[in-house]
Amino acid sequence: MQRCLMCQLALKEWKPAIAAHKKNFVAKKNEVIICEGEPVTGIYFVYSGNVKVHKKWGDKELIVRFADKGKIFGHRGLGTTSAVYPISATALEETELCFIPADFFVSTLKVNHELAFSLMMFYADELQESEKKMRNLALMPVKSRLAVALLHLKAQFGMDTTGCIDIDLSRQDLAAFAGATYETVFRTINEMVQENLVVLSGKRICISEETSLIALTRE
Amino acid sequence: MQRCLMCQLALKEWKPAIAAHKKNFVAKKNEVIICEGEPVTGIYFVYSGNVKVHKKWGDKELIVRFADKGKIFGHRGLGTTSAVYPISATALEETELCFIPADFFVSTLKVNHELAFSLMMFYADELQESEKKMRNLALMPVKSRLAVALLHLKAQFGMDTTGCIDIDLSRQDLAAFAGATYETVFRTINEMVQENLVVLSGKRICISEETSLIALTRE
DNA sequence: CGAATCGTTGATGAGCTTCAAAACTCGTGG
DNA sequence: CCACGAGTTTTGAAGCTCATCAACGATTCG
Repeated sequence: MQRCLMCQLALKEWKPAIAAHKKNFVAKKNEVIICEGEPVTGIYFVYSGNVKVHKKWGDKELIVRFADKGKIFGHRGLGTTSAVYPISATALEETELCFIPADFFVSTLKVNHELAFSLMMFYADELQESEKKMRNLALMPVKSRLAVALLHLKAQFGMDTTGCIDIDLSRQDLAAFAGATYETVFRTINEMVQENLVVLSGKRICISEETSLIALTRE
Repeated sequence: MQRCLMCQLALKEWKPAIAAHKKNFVAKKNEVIICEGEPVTGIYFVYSGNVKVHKKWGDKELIVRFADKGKIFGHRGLGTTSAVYPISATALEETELCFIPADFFVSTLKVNHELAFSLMMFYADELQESEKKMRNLALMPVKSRLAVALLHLKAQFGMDTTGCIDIDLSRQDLAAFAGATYETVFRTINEMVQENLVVLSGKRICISEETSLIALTRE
């Protein structure tokens, strides 16, 4: 898995150096780890659990992505433009984290070129993802965006034993991830159930007609 | 200017090495330099002129950003995920370009750590921009997005002697940049003229009440 | 001087948000 | 164990923003 920078961190010889600076801790469910606009202090690694990375405008919210096991967040603060976090991060469940101070992380990057290169590739991938989502938000109807969201969730979190997407996400959060309102998402999912594209199992969602769902995301 | 990687390229000792691989050329107005979905061949630097970087969905188009003097494009193809360009690039005016093959550029990055680090920071900044725009597209009304677009254009291209934003952009392209339709942008600009936020001078746009325009982009 | 592209404007309605209000879940404490 | 309230899900209705369509004037360009 290319995006697992954790692995890099764990394997490198400078691991002992990190030990002196890193700080492990656990975030409870719904705990706010980063708040948009706060000064940047460092970067976070996720050992286990799940964190939503989101942005606000007024009282509306957009979930940019989810950071689960092996992912990092807070890394956008590293650029040259700003000294404040451009995003908020909130734990969706109990989450084990590792915090690394920004200055130490940056100086490490300057020494460990392999890590820096990996991080660069990681950024390149994220940028591509981000711009694709930009296009989706601007050009796609809600139904297609929802299809993209569901396929993305399935790819990231996999399926449980019943074939459902293995994540417990409130409809509120699903809506914020798809970039639509609560009610619209609700109705659109109902539509999808009518059309046998998905099946509901309690609150979980099972993709039954992946091909048709993918078709929604094309043209 | 942090984003001017060109400067880096020009100043480094490996410049002679580049000379053997790079290829300078000129793109005419409206010439398509990269087409979405084509296999990645390399990265482009802009010496002069202006290029729109855009994505399509069906017959709709979204302009992701503009690459003028000192900017690069085609760099998103470098990530690990894909071997095809995720964007199209089209010259908006006569543009002087420099092309560098991907394999050579990547191997250069592995040797020149300073450049790699700069590029990483560049990516970090772009990612932040991109996610902000994502939020804008998802949550803002058209009028606010248009305000953001105009302020962005002013920041990137500056003003001419009459105080207008120094770029000749068709309303079509302005609409594609703001993520709205032609007609809506037209009407919204009229609205802004009524409210004395902007003034039209021929086809160019002059921001007269920057503070009020910025206010539109908040909350 | 056509032909094509771009700018301007009005009418229409689909898609989506917003508001409002039940029905349902679930944890808390009496 | 049940009552309570807070949060979430479900549903209906109203309306607004914005895209779409259509038509015409203006401008560019070979």
